Amino acid sequence: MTINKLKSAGLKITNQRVIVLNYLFNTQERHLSAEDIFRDLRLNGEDVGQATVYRVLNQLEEAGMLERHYFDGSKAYYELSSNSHHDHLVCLHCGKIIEFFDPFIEQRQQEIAEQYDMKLSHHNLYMFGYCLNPDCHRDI
Amino acid sequence: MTINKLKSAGLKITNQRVIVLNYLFNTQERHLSAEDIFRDLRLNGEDVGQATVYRVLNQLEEAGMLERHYFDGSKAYYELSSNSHHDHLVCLHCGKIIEFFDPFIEQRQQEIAEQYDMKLSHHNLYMFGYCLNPDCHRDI
DNA sequence: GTCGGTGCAAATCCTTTGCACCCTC
DNA sequence: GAGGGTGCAAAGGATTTGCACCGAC
Repeated sequence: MTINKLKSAGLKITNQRVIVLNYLFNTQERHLSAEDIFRDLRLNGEDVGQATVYRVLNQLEEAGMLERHYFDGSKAYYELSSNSHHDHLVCLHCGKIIEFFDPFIEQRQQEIAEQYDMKLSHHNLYMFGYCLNPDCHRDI
Repeated sequence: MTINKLKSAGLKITNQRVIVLNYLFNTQERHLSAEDIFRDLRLNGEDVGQATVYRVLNQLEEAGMLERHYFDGSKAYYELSSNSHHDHLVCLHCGKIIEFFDPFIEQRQQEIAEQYDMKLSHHNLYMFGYCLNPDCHRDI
């Protein structure tokens, strides 16, 4: 439950934190920008400031509850951490995001890191293309 | 040669474009931010404006001569396109960037894209960790 | 000579921060 | 009651843009 998650992260239980976290747990969209979240919360009549949304997202990310992604570099997108790591396929036309996990790729990455004497911390694999939607599935 | 590259990209030959492109061809660093490039050019006494550096980098990227990377999301880094695709290993401590290519990972990506009916355009794989430098090679 | 290229400063976008006030513990 | 949390507006960093001038073709 939201409150326990906050507690175990060592964060004070404040209305705003509960509101943001509940929203993330209940929304359909898994990948949202700070702006998306702030806008939606306001539309829902929630009483949260923009700065607070940014602050809470940073705290949840530091606490490991959220992951931050820069698909295109312009702005950050957040998703609830799942217990299983995954990578992303992004449709360049409609923006749809598919999550996938491939054990072979994961293992190769580990081997490559070892080969270069690097101790791996994390990685981001973003694949961009056009999805099966007829509007999207075309030659670039 | 720089001028021919510009011509074949359909870009007018201007001093500023030649300066930026020459700089990129001659520098040791393969991954540079717009700020890095602007600063170095000015230090070299070159007569280029900041806006022009940004514009030229965008044009060279659109022309396929440069690749833009957002390793951490804060700002863009540019590298001259090589004829061979590669991915990146980044040291979180010293910032060193290792380029690598792994045919196995490339192929798996293709297979995964097909599995999700996506027509792949490009991808970015960024691996982050700590390099073999004693200062860097530690547990996080 | 034309039309795109440039420099400067202002504008924009996303995000962070300073500060006075508020609320959790 | 203390110390962190919040909202607002202002500041910040990276990048783009408007506009008058300049230069390549």
